[in-house]
Amino acid sequence: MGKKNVTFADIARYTNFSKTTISRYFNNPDSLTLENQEKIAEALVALDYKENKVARILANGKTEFVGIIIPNLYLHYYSQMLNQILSTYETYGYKFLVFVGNSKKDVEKKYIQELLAYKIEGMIILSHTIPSEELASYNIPIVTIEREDQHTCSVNTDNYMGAVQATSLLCKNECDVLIHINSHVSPQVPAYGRIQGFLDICKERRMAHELILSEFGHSYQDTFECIQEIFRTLEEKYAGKRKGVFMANDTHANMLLNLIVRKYGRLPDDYRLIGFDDSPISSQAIIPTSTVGQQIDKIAREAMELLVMQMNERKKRRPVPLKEPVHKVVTPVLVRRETTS
Amino acid sequence: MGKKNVTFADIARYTNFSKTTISRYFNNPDSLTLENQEKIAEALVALDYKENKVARILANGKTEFVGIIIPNLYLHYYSQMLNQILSTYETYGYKFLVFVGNSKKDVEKKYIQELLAYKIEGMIILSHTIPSEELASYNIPIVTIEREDQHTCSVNTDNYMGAVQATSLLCKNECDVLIHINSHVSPQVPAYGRIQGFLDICKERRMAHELILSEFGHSYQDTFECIQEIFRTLEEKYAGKRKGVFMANDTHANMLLNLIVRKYGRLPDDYRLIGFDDSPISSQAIIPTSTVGQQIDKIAREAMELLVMQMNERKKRRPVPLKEPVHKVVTPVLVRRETTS
DNA sequence: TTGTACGCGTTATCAC
DNA sequence: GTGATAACGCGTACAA
Repeated sequence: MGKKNVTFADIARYTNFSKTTISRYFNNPDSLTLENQEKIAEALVALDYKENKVARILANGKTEFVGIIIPNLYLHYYSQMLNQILSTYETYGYKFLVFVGNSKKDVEKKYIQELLAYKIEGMIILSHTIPSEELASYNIPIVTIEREDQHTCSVNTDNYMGAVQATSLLCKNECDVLIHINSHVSPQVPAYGRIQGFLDICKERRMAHELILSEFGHSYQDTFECIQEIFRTLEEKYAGKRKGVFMANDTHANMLLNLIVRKYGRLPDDYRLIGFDDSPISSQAIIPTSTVGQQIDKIAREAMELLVMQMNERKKRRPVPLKEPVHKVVTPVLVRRETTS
Repeated sequence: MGKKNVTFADIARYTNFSKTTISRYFNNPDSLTLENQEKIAEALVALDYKENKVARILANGKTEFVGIIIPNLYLHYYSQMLNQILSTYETYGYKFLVFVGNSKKDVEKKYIQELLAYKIEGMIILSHTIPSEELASYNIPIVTIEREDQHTCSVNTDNYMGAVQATSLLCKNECDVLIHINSHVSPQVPAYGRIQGFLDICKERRMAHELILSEFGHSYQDTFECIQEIFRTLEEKYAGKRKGVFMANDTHANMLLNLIVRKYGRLPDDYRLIGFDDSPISSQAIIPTSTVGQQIDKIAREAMELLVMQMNERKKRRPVPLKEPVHKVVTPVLVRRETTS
């Protein structure tokens, strides 16, 4: 406000060049003589010029904006993913407009409209509410992460391999029975691989096993009570046997661990435990807990790479859209801690 | 690309109105007859118009962008704060450009330049690297959260009151000695109140007490070893006495709790423990831990309110800048769990 | 209630 | 190597 912004016109007047030359100073400085570059550089500081990228967007159409729709920032997994995505600014220079969807479909669609109004060049979708088919219909570069992805490019953790690693580790621990506790995930979403991987390895190794699928509710308390109930069942049903338990995530693993330790004062030898995600709780637990770590940094980088590729393609005079969505997969890493041997 | 965007000009041509009327349809629809509103509405769908807010920015100067510089998203406190700030979109409509500073001053200054180039209307700063005096010199609406804030508007937790509540609770628990463990925080930053509050209450109640200030290092392992060392000291020095320990944050509290429980199989009666932040770890700990909860939602709302106030003032014909920075304070709430009685 | 004409700050095109 | 001019899409006095 007050004093208006210094513009190329002002600099042009001050230096006796044209606006075009000033523009060139920024976008193609080599096309000016060194002498003239100097002159303009001086004028810039003299007039205290501040660049205006909004005007540039209007003129050349490149916003360098990427939209992000993320379900929440409460789960460490999501905040870490956001963190890693944001850090790619250093590599690609794209700025991020972030919306937290809270799993409300109509709200998320509204956010997408807003993003489109700002002429974002692409979108990264972590929320699950909008089907990939609908996402694809927006007809702008999109990458989804760890969700249903039939019609969009995506980057996912190899959940199946993660489960295979976890289950194999439990096998090596000479358990009498293997147990996987999860919720009713759809076969459409990548996380389903955790169940499939568990089952396949159990069958392959001919291990006694049980798959427990349950609704955990939405509050911490609900979930805790649910796991408490499961714990009771396990204690009864498999008393005296060594139980190898593969939990769907570290939060659940920690709840079970706490129940065990509060009952026995320690982790008895007839329990082996492994979680999923390598979230902070797994290392901060009363007994540092084995887990399957997602390579969040790598996933984020791959996602941006995939997105940038699409966005660059679009800028060509004759863009060739992808025939088929590209799906990338990142292998998780087994993190062995004290709840397995 | 391909087919160019539909603009007001196209709609005007299609409806036989002028561009101005189309513009008014969006910004002041009541000034059109209902009939004409209908006509334009139909044209919008017929032509599949998509609004372009970038052009609007250039025309009216209002970006509705707010910049955020946050130190990291690793700590739950920060990701939660970001979450709450982002949710104010529903109230104020401001979009957020988010940068993670990672405590690198020059990097953060670069981010701020980028934000300014996009003509953000204001900034929320959570990072600590840039002195408030320097921030103020950017001469744009700013609110800082929980950091040195001499020259900027700010919202902070009442750390002093939090410490008072925590320390008082330990007093009521009939402890023989009170201990506060913290790092060497500068008296400039709000968190210093935790130390001051502890000391004041101890003196007021004439309680035996000890203040332990230590460097905790930057890795989880370093911190853990540090707390392990402190634990050993406490065990020796105050053997047989009931120790009321007020930790600087929940992560540290959890480490100490784990050390105690791993040694004794439970929390012995001669320990009382309270943390700070009400982060997930405090409720997920082996023994749900008492803590002082920051009202993150409230802080975020107050911050945006303060920022919006400044941004609105700027839009007036004759803006009256604040004489003095406004500092708001949000009282934390005591969360009593099982590590205190 | 509606239209005209110009401005916002930059880039792109073409000419010199 | 440099300049004039027309976009980019919308808002806003001012006029009618």
